[in-house]
Amino acid sequence: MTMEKTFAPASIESRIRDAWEEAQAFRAGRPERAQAAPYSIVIPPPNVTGSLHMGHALNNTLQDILVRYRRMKGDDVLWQPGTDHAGIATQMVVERQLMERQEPGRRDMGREKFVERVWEWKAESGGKIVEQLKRLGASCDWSRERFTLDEGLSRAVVKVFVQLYRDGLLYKDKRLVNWDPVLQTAISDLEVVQVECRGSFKWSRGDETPFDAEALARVLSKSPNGHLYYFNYPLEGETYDPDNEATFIQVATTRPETMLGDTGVAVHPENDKLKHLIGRHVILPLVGRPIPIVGDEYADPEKGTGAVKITPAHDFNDFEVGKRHSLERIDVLYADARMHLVGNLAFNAFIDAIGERIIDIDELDLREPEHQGLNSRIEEFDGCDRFEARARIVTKMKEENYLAKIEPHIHMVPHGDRSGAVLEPRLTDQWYVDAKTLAQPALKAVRDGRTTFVPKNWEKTYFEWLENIQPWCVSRQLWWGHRIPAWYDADGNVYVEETEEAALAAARAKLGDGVTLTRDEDVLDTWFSSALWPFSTLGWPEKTPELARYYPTSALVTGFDIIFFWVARMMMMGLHFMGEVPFRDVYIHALVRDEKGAKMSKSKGNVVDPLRLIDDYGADALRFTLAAMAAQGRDIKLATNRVEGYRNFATKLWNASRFAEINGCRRVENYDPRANTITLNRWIVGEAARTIAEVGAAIDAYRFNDAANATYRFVWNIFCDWYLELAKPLLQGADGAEKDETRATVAFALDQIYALLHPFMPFLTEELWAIKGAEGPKRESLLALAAWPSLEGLEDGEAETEIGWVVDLISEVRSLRAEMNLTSETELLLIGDDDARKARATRWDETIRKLARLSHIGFAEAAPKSSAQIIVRGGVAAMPLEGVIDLGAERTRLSKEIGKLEGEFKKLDVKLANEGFLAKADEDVIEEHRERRDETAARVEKLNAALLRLS
RNA sequence: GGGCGGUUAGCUCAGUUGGUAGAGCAUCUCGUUUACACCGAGUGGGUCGGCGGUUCGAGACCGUCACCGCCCACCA
Repeated sequence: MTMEKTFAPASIESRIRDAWEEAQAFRAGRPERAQAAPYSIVIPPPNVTGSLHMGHALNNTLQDILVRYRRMKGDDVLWQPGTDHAGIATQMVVERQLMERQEPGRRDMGREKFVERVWEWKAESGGKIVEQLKRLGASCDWSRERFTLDEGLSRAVVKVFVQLYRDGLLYKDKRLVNWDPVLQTAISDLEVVQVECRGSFKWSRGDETPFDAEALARVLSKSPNGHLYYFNYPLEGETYDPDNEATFIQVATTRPETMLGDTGVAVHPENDKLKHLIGRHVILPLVGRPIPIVGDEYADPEKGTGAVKITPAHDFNDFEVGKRHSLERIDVLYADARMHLVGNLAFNAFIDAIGERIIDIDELDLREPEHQGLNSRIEEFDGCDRFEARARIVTKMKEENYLAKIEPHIHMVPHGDRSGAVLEPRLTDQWYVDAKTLAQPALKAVRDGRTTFVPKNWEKTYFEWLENIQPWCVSRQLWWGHRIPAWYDADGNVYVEETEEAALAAARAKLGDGVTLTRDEDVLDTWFSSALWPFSTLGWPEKTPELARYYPTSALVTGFDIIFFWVARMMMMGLHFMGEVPFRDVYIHALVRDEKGAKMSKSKGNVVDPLRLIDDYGADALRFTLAAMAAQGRDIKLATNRVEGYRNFATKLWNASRFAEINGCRRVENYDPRANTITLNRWIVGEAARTIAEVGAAIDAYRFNDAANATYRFVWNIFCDWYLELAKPLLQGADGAEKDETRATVAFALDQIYALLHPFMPFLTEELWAIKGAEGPKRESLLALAAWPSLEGLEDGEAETEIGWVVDLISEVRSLRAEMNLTSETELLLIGDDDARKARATRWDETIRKLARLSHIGFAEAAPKSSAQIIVRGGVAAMPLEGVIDLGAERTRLSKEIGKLEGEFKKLDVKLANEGFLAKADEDVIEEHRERRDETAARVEKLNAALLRLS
């Protein structure tokens, strides 16, 4: 079999993938590993309808490195794959599709039909991401693939919901939630992003400039923007006069449209300027209702005007203030972000009449004449968009003389992370998980070290969040997801059961046979099912053997952006339902950014497609790049020239393998590296031993970049650059025992390299493993299942002394030649060497001459006049230059080097004269300094001697 | 407002208990000696963001300032 001249990843990758699949190489619980230690990782499930992006590529490359490494170490490995139904994201995609194809929308279609439609979409595109992961080389046990909406996982979700409900850790509550008016659903705190907004409109009552209502409307139609609006609220019992401060109280707000729902004004109880007003009322402009001025510490005298309007139904803080003072809660906004006011009965509002008792406003008859009177004044706003309403209300306030000024104002406005819409705090019934209670064991587990974060500093972030955790809103007004297992009877009693039958039975037991139930319309937050992933994928609630064997999992590999969304919640659920942490280690990796460090995003157009890189450079090159750049705690700025560089690395190894083939370096049955007699061969085995230990230790410590770089260095800078070059004379020389040993060693070293590199470059190495397996002893398995190399105890100091000298000598001569601009072959004399050194030089004569381009290597007691001298590992070598080169250049070179060394010497000498250093530094450190100083001195001396001989 | 991270060669970044500042890419010079031009050999280039402190010794530890990035937060 002759190898192609260059390595073409595209032509082998799919073939290798098939080979792995056919051998079921990634199956967990292989019979021959029944006694082996289990090692398990659950994949962060990608969105089932998603596509592989650079973050996935990094995340899964790192997991694959761990998993392949452990598999080679002999562990019984499970890498559990699967996908997530991704409620909101997937539903949005399908809805957009319907719109693009001008088909009926979701609501017209109806729930059943729509959900069916999403399943169709899932069937159509659901296999894509898995296929892409396979292209990357992910060695998951694909036979165990799971989906969060699978029957089994859905059963786990229902079971957990019911159990939490019974444990009192999950409940329904009516409170303010973050409402996404575009998606028409509640979302959790985590799905809220704060966006800085600034406005540009400026007006003041005292100004000359007239109020331009159209300009304001124009500015406000372009969200986002931020202004502070100052309103005068007239005091009850006074005749309002905007020029007389005693007749009103001024408030500032960023959300003027909510003023219709104001039910109070708060001032700080110790605000000397305003506290005398506490207890009085203001007449709410436009609406005309009297509302109280209350004293509350929330009103910061330093902020705004010191008086703050209170809209309990539209602001989280105001909600709390309203509760403290029993203020009404009037909701003026409708779910679709259109204004609906008190006059319209189709709204969602209620009044907290006395203390805790909540009365639904529907119970009040707002058609009473008094209400009608109020409403008629403001119903002109009914049904208009909230931002339009903002402009119109401000304008109206101006017309009625209540507007004092408008200032541009920078502030943070909450937006939905998915829809990008400005959120509305809204009063609704939702299901909440008591996260605070569940968080306590999750905190303790990390504090106790049962789960460890790598890098450690993420633990602080984790603690910070869990310590301040709020109830987790888990219900979503969506259709794609796990429907909440709660049923209601006609009286509104709730039955939380695993099945409808059970709910019905419970209802009948309570109310008799005639009862009918309706199921809760909502589905659960996607992250609810994700939180169960480490045990639901293993078969829970059944007591499966997999659950017993692979839980807790060994490691979790994920990005820092989902520590809260996912990691913390898995910890909570895992500890509550399994009584044990879901994973031992959590490796947190960074973000992949573009070359300039910007976050990759579709809108910026700077997204690098990993599949494109795989097409262009091969999966191995991409994987190696990501691993080599994955230093802990650092974002990865991905430059394609790095990928190119590592593609070259793959080609380099390919060609080294080809060189071996050409030179007949076949693997030999029962080859024993310990039996090597040739120094060079002992040397490369020793270097391999060192590298293997280094790489293993680095992977164990999740130091992927160290592992990758150590491998790279060994393959290219040691094996290719030196070992193969030094071995050439042997390989291309006469047949015999030496040649045989060298050939066998080359083959052996290559096998070590393939194994060492396999976790990083699985395709290339598997292919080379197969090619090399075609001759010589039969391979026992695919490389993926082969043993991780171990050459413990084979480091060879003696060999290093000899080969290291050869390497240094050649390097020094080359350097000297380049500097002297010597193109022709020259002679080299080794000065004053003993017999052993001479013998060594003789042994390597041919090689050194060839690699350093020397015509002859001789020996002399002293360097001849007019020669350049170099110092190699304490010995001196001289290159006669008489008539060859301008001696001035050599003088300059020597002087420069002497200068450098003298500086170094001086520094060391001063340090060694320092009493403190001698007294306090470690003995071996001092010794090392002494050696270095003496060595430097010797070099200086020799170079000075050389300089003298030149003159 | 709180927290975290960053600032090291032209660029992108390593630098694990403090003890001789490194790599890749790019630059420049030389080289087609049959594994590889996706190559080989060599070269230049850094007061490790500023200041102060601890120490015999600081890129690393402490304090402080500056700039950059991210996360969290209810501030009218």
